[in-house]
Amino acid sequence: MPSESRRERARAERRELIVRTARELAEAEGWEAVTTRRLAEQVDYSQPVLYGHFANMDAIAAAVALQGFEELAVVLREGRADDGLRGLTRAYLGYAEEHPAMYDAMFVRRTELVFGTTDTPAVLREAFTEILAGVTPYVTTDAETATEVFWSALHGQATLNRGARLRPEHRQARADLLVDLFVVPAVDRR
Amino acid sequence: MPSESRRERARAERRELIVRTARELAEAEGWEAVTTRRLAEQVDYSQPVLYGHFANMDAIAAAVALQGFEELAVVLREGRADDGLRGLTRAYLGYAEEHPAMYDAMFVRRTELVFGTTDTPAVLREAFTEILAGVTPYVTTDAETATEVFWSALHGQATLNRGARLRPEHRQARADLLVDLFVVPAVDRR
DNA sequence: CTAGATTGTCTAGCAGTGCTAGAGTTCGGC
DNA sequence: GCCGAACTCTAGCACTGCTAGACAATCTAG
Repeated sequence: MPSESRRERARAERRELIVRTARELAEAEGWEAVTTRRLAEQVDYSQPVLYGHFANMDAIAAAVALQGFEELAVVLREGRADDGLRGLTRAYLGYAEEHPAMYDAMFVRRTELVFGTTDTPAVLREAFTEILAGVTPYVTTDAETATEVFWSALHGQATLNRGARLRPEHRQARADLLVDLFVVPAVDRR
Repeated sequence: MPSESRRERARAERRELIVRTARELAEAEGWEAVTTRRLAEQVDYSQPVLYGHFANMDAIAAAVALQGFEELAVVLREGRADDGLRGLTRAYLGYAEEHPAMYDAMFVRRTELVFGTTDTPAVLREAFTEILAGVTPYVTTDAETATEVFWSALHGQATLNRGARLRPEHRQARADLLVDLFVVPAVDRR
């Protein structure tokens, strides 16, 4: 029956509208500004409509986060293709800086997104796989662990760069040094 | 006048009680459980009393965070005395794991504590100085930047260790590799 | 020892939050 | 045109941080 599929389509569109609007609000004013009331008003529906699509507010943020993982995977791939591990690093930290609200949704806000298990969303693994591919050439054994270390180091810089916790003028130097730790033998480091 | 100082003392004691209770609540049930009502009930005063001591809830969390920085500085010093950069790393990640609520207050929760500027609390610099002392022996130039990189890497591991975002069974291997990156020439790494 | 001013403390309430029950409306199929 | 299902809204609950204004305790001065 066609009416059924039209409804499905309308539902999917509205769901998309909610996610898009939540993202816009978060990127414009931060996640603390994304309340059910403001979001409902913005999409021109009442609050209960949100709950027809998502179990709760966190699920909406998780949907936005999923978009972020897709974008991050793309950005990392491009950065790596352009300039290997150094390009990947630049891409990661660049994305985190340009989209702090997205980065929050993905990594800082407590979320129900599972990471290490088998039912981890595929797109979430993709980003990790990109980092793995970037790190692998420079390690001899246990690339997985090395990748986790490198990613953690990236994540640390991404979060501490915020709020002037690290000297802003040395942002680039920190990124460079991190890459050097993996690609340049210690004896040759400047 | 003695009555004045007694009052001062009573005030200071009550302030201490508030901070201690907030910490206990946070460590037992997480910061989302630390509400003005619960905290007030726990210290057996009404909510407005809290505001006689602190401007808002965040200021209370900041006071707890300050305690955390003191403890972290001590722990880092001991760890470094015991086993250099490796001991310091173990101490840092150990503290973060054993006191997640404290670590949140110090580094994850948005706070008004200033970091990089001149009016940064002394105790906050101490912890950084410890890491600096641990890293310095292994770098030739720009120890400050190297310290920021190392600290960021520690912070990344500390936060991502939570919520099964990194494989729990490789926790130690990640810590070891991070230290190796600084102390062992790349060519000698396993 | 009492009167007055100063402190301290509490009750009650505001404006906001996430979330939901139940009423009301719109719509598709017959 | 009618009925039942799907949908959407209004109104409200229990909570949050925070505060104004009433009340009580305490100290100072005569």
